[in-house]
Amino acid sequence: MGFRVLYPGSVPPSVSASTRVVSESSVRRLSLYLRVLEELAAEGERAVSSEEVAARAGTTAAQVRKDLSTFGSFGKRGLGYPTRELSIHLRDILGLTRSWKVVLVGAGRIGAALFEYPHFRDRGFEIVAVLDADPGKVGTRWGGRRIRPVTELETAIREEGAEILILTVPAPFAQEIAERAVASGVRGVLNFAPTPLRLPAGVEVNEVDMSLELEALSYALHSRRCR
Amino acid sequence: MGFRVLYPGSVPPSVSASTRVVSESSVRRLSLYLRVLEELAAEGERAVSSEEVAARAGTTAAQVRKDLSTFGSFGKRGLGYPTRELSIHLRDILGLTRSWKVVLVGAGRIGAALFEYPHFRDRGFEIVAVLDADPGKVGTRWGGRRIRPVTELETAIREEGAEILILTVPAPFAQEIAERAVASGVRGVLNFAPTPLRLPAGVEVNEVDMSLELEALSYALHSRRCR
DNA sequence: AGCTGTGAATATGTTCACAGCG
DNA sequence: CGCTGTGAACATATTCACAGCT
Repeated sequence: MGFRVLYPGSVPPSVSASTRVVSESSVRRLSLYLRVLEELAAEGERAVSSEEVAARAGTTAAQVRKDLSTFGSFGKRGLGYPTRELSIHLRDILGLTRSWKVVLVGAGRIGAALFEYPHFRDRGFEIVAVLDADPGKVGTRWGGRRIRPVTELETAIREEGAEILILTVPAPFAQEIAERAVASGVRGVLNFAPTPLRLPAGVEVNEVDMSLELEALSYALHSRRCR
Repeated sequence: MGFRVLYPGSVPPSVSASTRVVSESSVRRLSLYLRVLEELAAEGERAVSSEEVAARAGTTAAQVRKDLSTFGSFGKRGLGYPTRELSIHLRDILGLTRSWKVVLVGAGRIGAALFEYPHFRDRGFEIVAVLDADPGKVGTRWGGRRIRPVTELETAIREEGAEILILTVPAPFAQEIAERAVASGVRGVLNFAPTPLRLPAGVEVNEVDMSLELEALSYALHSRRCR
């Protein structure tokens, strides 16, 4: 299933307010392109070809052009894409010009790793509350932020106006917490619990399932015994 | 791109030693089905329909049957699939009947979280060495396992016969370490560094890019402002 | 009657190839 | 002349729908 899109600011191609479907894989590639462009900008490149972006992002030039063309015409024929300008467009498209308030539930090891993950803050994701069910953890501090009891989930979300939930709790608790969060205003969930969430349509859920990734590796290595 | 497959043990449909392409998403779903089946087995269910599996795995009954049918006929018409038996088949297909030796490079927070992640060990992934470049970390112990200097990467992989690398180092170091690991015998990489790896064909790489996931959320929420 | 296994139909995603602008 | 932007061709993945066991 893909995302619905309202063309962002610049150059809405012909049909105004039209919605087109953009695949999730395309969106992920756009994030990658953004990273690549920032790298290139840092290296002082003022313009860049789809070829070059593709090489760094691990895809093809045609794919890069297709992905970008969904949102407008950002390049100049014969010249390529203006590095800095295109990153701005991409940030815009991805909704990274604003900051996002995030509530983190689950103050275990994974939660701790994510709390400290520098790339989140760099991109405007601000963890405004950390909650846990374990009374032994509640009240302790992570970098000056007090861990709150998960009973305060609704309060915390409303107080802070958080729209994103990061879930790093054991699988059996994930569904219930996600439902409560959504009822309190959360519209997007990044789920690290190894279980799929069933949430109302309109709530965006991304699963990050590390066991699944390892098992996919296992499958690949196992089935290739032959070659 | 999909995985090549040598039909595992049971019921190789007609063409023997034939290779068929199985999509990555299908493999991931198989992992999910396995989890679901184990859950159902624990609840005492002896047989289960594709419908039931689908509901718990968040997909459709047709999808479940298609995914399974790639590897054989495990069900009985009118009855469904035998719960325990099918899990065994799935473990077999996914290569989870053996254990896998894993080297972890990067003893930061993410590395620590993964080191402790119980589901890895449960599935037969054994972390046989932890390495880091930081002299301050080298020599300290994680649960009785000494953190080794990353200079010992080649030695560690060969000594232990590790085939899988989990990479949790900063992006600029990822490519070089991955290359060295592959040169020393690693065939599969689970990459948490936020940069795509370019490795020789035949080496399986799975990227887990948490920023990308959050940015995809951001995109979805941002573009839906309209609704 | 119930539920699987699977071709055929559909939908989605990627690559090709080239017209057209800078 | 180079490189983008894009329809058209191709490839892949999902869903449908039903024949065929149990």
